Amino acid sequence: MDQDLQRTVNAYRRLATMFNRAKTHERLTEAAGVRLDRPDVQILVTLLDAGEPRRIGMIAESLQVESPHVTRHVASLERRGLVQRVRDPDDGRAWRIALTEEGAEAAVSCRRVTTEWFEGALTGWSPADQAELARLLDKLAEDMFEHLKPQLDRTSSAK
Amino acid sequence: MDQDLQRTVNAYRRLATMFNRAKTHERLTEAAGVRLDRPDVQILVTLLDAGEPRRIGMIAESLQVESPHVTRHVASLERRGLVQRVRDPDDGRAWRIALTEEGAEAAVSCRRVTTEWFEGALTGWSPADQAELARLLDKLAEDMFEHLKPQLDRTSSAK
DNA sequence: TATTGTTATACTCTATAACTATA
DNA sequence: TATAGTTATAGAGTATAACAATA
Repeated sequence: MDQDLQRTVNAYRRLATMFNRAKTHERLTEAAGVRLDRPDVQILVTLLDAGEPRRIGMIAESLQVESPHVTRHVASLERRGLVQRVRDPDDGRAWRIALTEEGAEAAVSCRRVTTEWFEGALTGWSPADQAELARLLDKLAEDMFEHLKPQLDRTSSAK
Repeated sequence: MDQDLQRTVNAYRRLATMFNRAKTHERLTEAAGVRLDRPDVQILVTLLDAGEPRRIGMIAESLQVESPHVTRHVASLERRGLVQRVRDPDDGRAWRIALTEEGAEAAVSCRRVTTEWFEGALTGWSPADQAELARLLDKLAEDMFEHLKPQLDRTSSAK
């Protein structure tokens, strides 16, 4: 069959297996010096990447989970002072979730640890290969999203 | 900072988010024509990739989960006739888990769907880029494993 | 005594359904 | 009436602890 294709799929699977481990998440939070569960980290990093306050629904869409899940974790993060909620001035039903200073610090730490893991793995790679990886993985994510999109839409609209 | 590095990390995160969705798994099993939960699929495909019967412990290690988890799912797969257990001739404590014909068919279907998704996303890519992606992703998986390994060992031995 | 696996249990993650409030 | 979010509940996924059996 297609050798390259099979190699790509297998490589992806191996990466996913490594990163999905509970132990890996423990390692991440330990290195980052935070006590956060996985959804907490995802939410904080999403807000950090966005660079501005986000609504619950937008966060859920980014993470591709249902909104009650986000509601619960945001409530917990709020109690711990890592995010704060502000009424959306344009829509009284909606809130914006904003990182507090402490929340932003935690998010930065977590994001940095992940980045450092990749950096560590890529040590010794030629700059050309590093650039190629970035280009191709970015393209793959983009094209995979487009390819899977019709399916995603179909399941959503089937609700 | 390092533009390429950040792009790589973000692209990986987007891919992981897509594939971790429950809906994506539903789509996979529907397309494959099987009724299997996620761990079931992982176990069957692992056995298929291995090409020969495997012990519970080896499966757990491949998937990087704890063995009771594998025990439970293998028991269920066995009841459904997708795998069968054979005493390991070399070690009376151990079993080998083998795919039945039906189990192998299910595994092939599931693996094919995933492969087709990648194939679909890569449609329109030049053969050179496809080969480069395979080479670089494979190398990334390998190097990431080596990089994270000391940490993995540390947590394992800390048991 | 060390290793392989199982049973029992509990926790984490996430979905669905029913509801509230604002538009 | 449609939309944004919450509350309540349940189910999947996986870990830990205690145990059994064989080496």
